[in-house]
Amino acid sequence: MTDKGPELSKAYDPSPIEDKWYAWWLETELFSSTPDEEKEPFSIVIPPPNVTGSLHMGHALNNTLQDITCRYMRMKGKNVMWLPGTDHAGIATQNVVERQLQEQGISRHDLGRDAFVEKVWEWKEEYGSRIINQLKKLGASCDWSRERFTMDEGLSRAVRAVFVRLYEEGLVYKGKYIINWCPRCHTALSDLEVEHEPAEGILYYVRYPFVDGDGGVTVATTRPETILGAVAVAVHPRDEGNAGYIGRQVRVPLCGREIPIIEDNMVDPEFGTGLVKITPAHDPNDFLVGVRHDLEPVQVIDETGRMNEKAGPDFEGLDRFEARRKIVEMLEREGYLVRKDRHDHSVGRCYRCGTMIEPYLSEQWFVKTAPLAKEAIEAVREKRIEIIPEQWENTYFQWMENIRDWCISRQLWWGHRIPAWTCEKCGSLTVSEQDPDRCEKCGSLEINQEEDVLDTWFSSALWPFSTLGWPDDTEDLKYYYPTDLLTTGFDILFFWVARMIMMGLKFMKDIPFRTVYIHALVRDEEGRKMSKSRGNVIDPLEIIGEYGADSLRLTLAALTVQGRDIFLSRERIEAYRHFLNKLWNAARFAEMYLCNGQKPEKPEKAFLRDHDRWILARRDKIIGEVSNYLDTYHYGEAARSLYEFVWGEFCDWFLEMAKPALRNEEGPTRREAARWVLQEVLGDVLKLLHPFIPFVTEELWHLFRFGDDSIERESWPVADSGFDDAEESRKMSIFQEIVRGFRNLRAEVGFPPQKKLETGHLVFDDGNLLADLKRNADLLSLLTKISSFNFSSAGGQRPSQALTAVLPFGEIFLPVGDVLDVAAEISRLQQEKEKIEKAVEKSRTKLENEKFLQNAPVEVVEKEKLRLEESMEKINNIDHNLESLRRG
RNA sequence: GGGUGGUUAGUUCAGAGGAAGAACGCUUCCUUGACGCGGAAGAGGUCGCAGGUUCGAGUCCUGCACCACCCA
Repeated sequence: MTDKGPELSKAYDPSPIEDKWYAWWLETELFSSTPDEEKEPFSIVIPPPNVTGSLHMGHALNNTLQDITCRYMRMKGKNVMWLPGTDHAGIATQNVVERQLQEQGISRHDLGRDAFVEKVWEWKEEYGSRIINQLKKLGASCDWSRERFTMDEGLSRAVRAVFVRLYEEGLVYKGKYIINWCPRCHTALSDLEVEHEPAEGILYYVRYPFVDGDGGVTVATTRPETILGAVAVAVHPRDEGNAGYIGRQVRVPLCGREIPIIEDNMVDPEFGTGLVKITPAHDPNDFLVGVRHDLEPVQVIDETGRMNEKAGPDFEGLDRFEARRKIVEMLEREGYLVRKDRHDHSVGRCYRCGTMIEPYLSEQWFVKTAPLAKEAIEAVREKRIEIIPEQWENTYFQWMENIRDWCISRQLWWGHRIPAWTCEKCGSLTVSEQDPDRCEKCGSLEINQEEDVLDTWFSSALWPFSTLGWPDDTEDLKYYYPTDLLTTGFDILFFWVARMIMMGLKFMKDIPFRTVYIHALVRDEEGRKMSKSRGNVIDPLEIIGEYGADSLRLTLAALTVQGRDIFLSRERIEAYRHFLNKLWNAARFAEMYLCNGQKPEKPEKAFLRDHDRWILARRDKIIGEVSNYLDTYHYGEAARSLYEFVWGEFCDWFLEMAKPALRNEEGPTRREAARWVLQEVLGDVLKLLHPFIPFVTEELWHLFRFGDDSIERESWPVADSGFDDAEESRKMSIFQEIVRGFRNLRAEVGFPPQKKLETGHLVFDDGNLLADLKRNADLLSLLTKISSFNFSSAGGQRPSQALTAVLPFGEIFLPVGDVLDVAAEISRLQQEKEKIEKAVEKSRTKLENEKFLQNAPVEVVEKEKLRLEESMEKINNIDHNLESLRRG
């Protein structure tokens, strides 16, 4: 066995490695899971990405974190089942296919419903697996045999079952209400699907003349086009200035309708003139006023956002914005417009297409959420479901406690068609899981199914159990439900998480998951949301191509801090790529000593040197830390502490100190001991890193033939060296400080680092410490490039013409002969002394403070005393050294 | 209007009662047998502002300012 150059490439290149291992993992069914009563399950359902989607950084982060936990849990011996899939994304998918048809000059109406839906399925078959393949590139360890789609036969059955039962219990109802309408998508949206943004608008003051007598009232509005739909004017009952008008009749400008002035608490007396017009068909608040006062709504805008015939011949057919211009113009001309003020308000936009939302009165289906929310609140309050970070609980409660009914009907063709049939004869509704052939009530065969489909989120809400086979009573459900973890972004806390909790509790009589981990949003380096229109998107696939999936994963994991967004930049990814290169090269180094000859045997303790004991103790500590961090979902801390351990301790110190033994400069016994320690620590490092960077760790695991099976089938490391971290670290840090001290002295005077120096002097009082240092003089020499050392206790002779440094536990001297610039050295020491004197002053003040002595814990006081003592000692030593320098 | 989070080194961020940390960037030196995607040594911070609690406050409390985001 001879030392020979490493066979690995000098720089780490992920591309040939990642595809190879992913294919092998699939081949060896590393990710598959079946119910097994002997093993403890750990189940996760993926937040299903849109089937139209393409992997963005949010997905990359979300799935990296899930994957880390899954792989960690596998190594801990759990039966891990990570269920993947996609959702059918009603509006988005329909839009995509419509756009495609548009290019051929076809509209979906040309095709008809059935043919269009057929087209969408075709599209799904062709492009729907794109994001799934991208997840594989990232390394996601899902059980792909379990992939589900929200429109699958089984899931569709679940949707029907849920709908029918909720309907039967009166928790689903149909009714005519004001909903959010997107005039471009031609569909209703739930409240959550509307995005509010501030807008600069105008407040128009419009005069409504009294029907009887002169004069009139002035009403302020931001939407003059809805004046035509006004059915009343309202004032607050306690608005003293205006209350006198209550009961009088006014005439609506331009259309002449006579309407009453009413009182209602909804009116804000501070807004405008304190008088508002009531348009129940075009404003959600007005709608409620209309219901309270039994006012018949007048609808003047249609589903395309244009004025209809009720708006009158002057306006019929005009787009709502054109109508506004024309109405303002006419109001002005006819003297109704009193004044115009600039007014900032907020407008709602469709979350899919950005079109301004129109409050629209129409027949829709709703879920009565309050009864469902009640239990869902309890579940979180009682900690049956744990939300991490905890702060999100507040947000959850706040929303759930003020929850409004959920509009679930969408005027789309792509989705689960509502299983309700209206009888043409008697008008009654038949709601059924099986397609009925006749009216439930009168038996008529003339029944027509609802045209609308359900909100995509309605099916997503069932995801944790519909994917496991519900409504059938399956083995999977028994074994995997409730799932253990749900990992998602806060942006869908309401859309999805809250609704899954409600549905899970309702239909499974049990929570859908035990823990909800809410992760950050990924933003660009300036903290802006990544978006295509801003052009600040960092494409994860591009990153994977350039730096490898491991780099991306490690970066995202390391930047994950609970409760804070991630600002991502290429520089950060590069930094973690460098870490992979470091690991790779540490492995190249290890390869020279581990990949030839026999595997090393565990040596007797006596053959381990201090740095061996130290790195084993540190390894043990890190195992505990990383496990603890992963158990509590502190991904960032876990990744960063491994980074620090591998680079800052294992590579920077241990490997350097192990070199002589590995090169057989300390004899065969030591060589074997060093090989064993190297193998031991490197093996565990690979295991600990595996969940974060699965590809490179798998590659290295096989390179070292640590095992023939996947590293992921290995068990998670255990801390078993028996060495005490605190004790070993204390000793090591003294050694390190001395090394740094000598290096520092050389650097101070510009002494070239590679140039050997003859002798260094160490003066220490502590006999044990001196013994420790003497034992490691060879390594001290190696790391400081100083040939030999002179050890002595305090009071001994001080070398002349020497650079000096005082350390907390002693002094070091480095004679440099003629190179020494006495004046410069004196001034350096004086500066040093001044610094320490300040510290002494600080310590003294503290220790002279009676209250400090009384109240502070003993350890703190002791520490302070020690600090003072050390500082005084340092000053004393510096004085000695100054004196000897001055003497020459 | 209500709520949540943030404000710490040039930049991006950790740290959550006992002498300020990392990465990137910056300065100087080094083709040392794993690694220049590297090594060594440095410079750089009254921890947003004002009060308070405490022997002691980036750290706890109150108020303010500014920046994000969520819900009305």
